[in-house]
Amino acid sequence: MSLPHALITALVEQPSSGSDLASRFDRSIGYFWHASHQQIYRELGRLEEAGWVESLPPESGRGRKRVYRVLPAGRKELKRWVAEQQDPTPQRDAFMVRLRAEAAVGPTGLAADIRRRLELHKQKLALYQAIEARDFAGVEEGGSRKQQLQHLVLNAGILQETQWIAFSEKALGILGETGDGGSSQPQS
Amino acid sequence: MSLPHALITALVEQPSSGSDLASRFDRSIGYFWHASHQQIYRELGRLEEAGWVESLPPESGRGRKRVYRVLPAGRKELKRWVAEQQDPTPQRDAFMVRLRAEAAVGPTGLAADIRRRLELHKQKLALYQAIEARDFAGVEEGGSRKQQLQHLVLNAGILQETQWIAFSEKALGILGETGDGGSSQPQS
DNA sequence: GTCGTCTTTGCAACTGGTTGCATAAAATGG
DNA sequence: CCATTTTATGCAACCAGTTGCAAAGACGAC
Repeated sequence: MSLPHALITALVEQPSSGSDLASRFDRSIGYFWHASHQQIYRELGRLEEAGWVESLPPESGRGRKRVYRVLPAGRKELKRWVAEQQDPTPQRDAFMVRLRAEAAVGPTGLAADIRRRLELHKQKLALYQAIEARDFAGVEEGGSRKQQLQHLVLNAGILQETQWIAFSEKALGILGETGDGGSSQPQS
Repeated sequence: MSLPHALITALVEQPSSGSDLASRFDRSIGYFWHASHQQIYRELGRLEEAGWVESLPPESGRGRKRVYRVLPAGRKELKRWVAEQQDPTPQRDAFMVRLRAEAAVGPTGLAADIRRRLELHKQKLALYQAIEARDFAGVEEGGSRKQQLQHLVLNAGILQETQWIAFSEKALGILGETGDGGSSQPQS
């Protein structure tokens, strides 16, 4: 379970309100750990109760920004968690299940959805590459430890999307051959 | 949500009892969709109630194998689900969060755990490669549509583990440089 | 200024997955 | 053949994440 620590990380980088975090989670951190705004608000409450963050409460109730910042105890907890022994999460990839199912009971109309997803992955790849160009332009191997780690994480995303694209195209090749996808003309 | 369809797929390939499925999910299908035995038993009950599978009930209560097989309605549902439009699942990768946290509050003792995980990934890669050698020895590009799809899925696993290994090693390189990991001697 | 709309916060109900335990039949072994 | 262990099934309680909705303040239009 990583949401609390993802939030603390985001708050270390920049103290924020719940809604700020929610929009930041739609970018950067959220590319690797998605969270809805309800999750964020609930978790911020828990973090505050645990004494890991504090909020500068605006007087009175709702509708008003409540900015959170990390306390020393929170920073310490984050360091503890980072170094902790954690197993790789067990895989759960619905797309692979679909391919196995297609192998078992196909052919089906799978190819159409693969083409659609292929476009989504291409878009995401382009987005990551734009971020790379913007934030890590001349850096290459040179930057600080911090920069290198951030670049590494972004590169993992780029590599992953690249693989999805290659994988989808390969799948389309196999599915197309037996006439289900129907996009490529039969070889003459 | 893919568990029911993963189960139907497994049962199409081979009618089984709950415990059979549980052990099969520790191999093959489970490499891409993990499920505990409790999940499996609960879900089998739902599938039967939905009329997608039937069981040959052994007389009397517990402790006895109850073999399930897929009904035509279940097969039809599986085909429908395979072709259905499904978005890629939002990412949730605790390891990337850890690296970002390390970038924010590091250095920590992260490197030790990366080394441990590196070994796990190497083991899994070796396992996948053994399966490939056993099941897809001389096949290459030749096999049936079904074989090609199964090989493709396995190859995705191989590629993913390969990437984890490369990624872990790169991370160790960055972490080691600033003296936290301490495994590599400083360049003279 | 007050009426609608947007933003920010939040509750409640639900679903999928996890953990710990329980119970009955079958296998094992003196 | 009785005791012990293992296998197969299952319940209950819990936790993380999702979905739908609501209420309070901010903001802009007139």
